[in-house]
Amino acid sequence: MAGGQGRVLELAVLGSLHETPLHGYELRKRLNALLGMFRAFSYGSLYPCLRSLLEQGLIAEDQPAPTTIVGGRSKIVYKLTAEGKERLQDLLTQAGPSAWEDESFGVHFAFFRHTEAEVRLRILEGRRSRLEERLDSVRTALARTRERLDSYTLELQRHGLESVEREVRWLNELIATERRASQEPVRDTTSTDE
Amino acid sequence: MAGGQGRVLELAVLGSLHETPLHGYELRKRLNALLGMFRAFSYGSLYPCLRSLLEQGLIAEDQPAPTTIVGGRSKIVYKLTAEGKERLQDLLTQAGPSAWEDESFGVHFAFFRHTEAEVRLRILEGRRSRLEERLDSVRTALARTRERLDSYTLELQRHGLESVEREVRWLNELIATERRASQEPVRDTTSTDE
DNA sequence: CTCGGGATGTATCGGCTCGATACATCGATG
DNA sequence: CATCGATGTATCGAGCCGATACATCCCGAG
Repeated sequence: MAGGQGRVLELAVLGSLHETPLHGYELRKRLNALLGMFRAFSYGSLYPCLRSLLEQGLIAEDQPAPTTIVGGRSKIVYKLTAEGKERLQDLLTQAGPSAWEDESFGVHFAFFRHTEAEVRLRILEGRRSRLEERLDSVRTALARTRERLDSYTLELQRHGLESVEREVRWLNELIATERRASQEPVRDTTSTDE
Repeated sequence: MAGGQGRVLELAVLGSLHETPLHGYELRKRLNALLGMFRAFSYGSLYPCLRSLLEQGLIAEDQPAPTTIVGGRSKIVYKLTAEGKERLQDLLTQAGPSAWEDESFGVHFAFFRHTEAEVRLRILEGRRSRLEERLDSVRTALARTRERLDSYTLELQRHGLESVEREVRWLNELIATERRASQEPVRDTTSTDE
């Protein structure tokens, strides 16, 4: 209940609402357009999350003209409160395991624009070591396997390893870029080469 | 409760036990060595699953010498029953959405050795169209986005698309191989080319 | 003009799964 | 012989998803 541990949604919602106020349906569409390649958010978790955020006072309903509604339900547009912005900044500053696990890394990355350079770097490195850890454990488990594996299992292992190795390479490039950008933020055309 | 829908674990456990009897701890180790690149099974789902399978009579405890235990708990070794083997064959024959979703595809693939060629092909193709569907929806959503995206979001999209495209290519190769194998199971060296 | 289907929109429920945790045994190492 | 890490079984709270229900709006076919 202490909030913020596994709550990827909280960050995703707060981050999206930071750009512009939205209602549930569109919020989900944006989220799935942004992160659809990695995960799919469902209403079953989105609406409870919105309710919880409302209760915590981190978001508020934003209805300019309630008179327009005649009979049924109207759109409920949510916007970030001042406390919500604070909380968002808080979440964006946290660089812990909850930032670089599979489910949450994508969300954190998607809002890197609002994250400090130092935190970005720590999250990228955390993600990388998490993946290398996984590579290690699978590789040693594979090496310890005495019995020969069938070709399908082998192919699955190969593909899995390659995918993860590929992501590590991607992270390496990102980390290198971040380091370059932070070490030489202002670099004139004075030196054309070393 | 009707069982079998989201139950990836059921297939994973039954499939592992088909090779050799195992107890919970080692079962989890094997599973995570086999599929650790894609997902991580936890005790919180493994033990309830084992209990359920026991109640259904699909697995049974296999204790040759209970007298060896003195004080505490002993290892509980599970083995497949005849009904369990039937159920496993059943699960391996099913080629539905439950076979090619993210969480379950890896498990089904890992036991392709015991799966009929036709079912294998349908699962691979189902997985491929699932991924292409996702590519489409993300790409159109991306094209409809009027506002320019920041470089991080863009990079995330690029990496995500590339990863999925890569998996599609992998599936294409596997499907081609399957087709070749099923069309020409016995092919002599009579034709060196076309 | 009207009827129906598809997109828009809010909301909930059952059930699966995970992370954390508790507890107990055993072998090795200091 | 004590303690530490691996082995081993087990549960609980809480998060999250898929399916579903229900209501509105708009647009094109008949």
